[in-house]
Amino acid sequence: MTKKRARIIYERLTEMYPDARCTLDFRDPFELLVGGVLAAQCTDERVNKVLPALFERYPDAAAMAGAKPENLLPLIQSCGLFRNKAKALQGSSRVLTEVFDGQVPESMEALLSLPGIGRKIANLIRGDGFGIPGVVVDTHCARVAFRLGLTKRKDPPGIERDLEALLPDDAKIRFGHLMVAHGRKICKAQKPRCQDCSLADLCPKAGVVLD
DNA sequence: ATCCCGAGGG
DNA sequence: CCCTCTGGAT
Repeated sequence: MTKKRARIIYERLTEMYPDARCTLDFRDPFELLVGGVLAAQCTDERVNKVLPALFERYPDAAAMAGAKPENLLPLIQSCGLFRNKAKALQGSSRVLTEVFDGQVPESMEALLSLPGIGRKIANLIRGDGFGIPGVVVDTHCARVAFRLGLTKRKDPPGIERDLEALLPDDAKIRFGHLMVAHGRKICKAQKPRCQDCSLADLCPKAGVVLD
């Protein structure tokens, strides 16, 4: 019964956002790793603007691991949190070269062993980089799922399990992107636009501002 | 002024 | 669990 609800939500979101996709312009696993790191607290549009020059200079993990901060920082500065991000890029690249032969691994455990890579970016790499079915749970996805009553949890791993239990494999990757698109445009954290939401009739939180 | 597609650390 | 890190968009 709840699966049917999830199915309806998936279909309506697809109508609302017919071309929802990963909004990063790159799909190679290492490029997604870099893009995912840079995307924290920053729009993908800005990340997309920065990535070409970054990859031209540091095309792979070996090059990124050896980058001098004085050269790397200016390239990513406009994305904010740049010291943390430089550390994450170099730390993960170093482990990639030293432990994984320069290749981005597919397993969740291996990805989470990379410094600066957490569950959100790991799932992004697995889904859009390797095509492994899974739901990327970021802050948008978590908020929208909670409001819709698709989960009663607040912790991302729990939300991830709840959502994946509700969806067929071929819907999981796209569902994450749909939730993000919806969270950005309509189901916003502060002022959700429930009047403009075609899910309002089946949303327990419609018209309610609080979480 | 205030918020934002995360992760690590206290 | 709460804090911090940062520039850019609104």
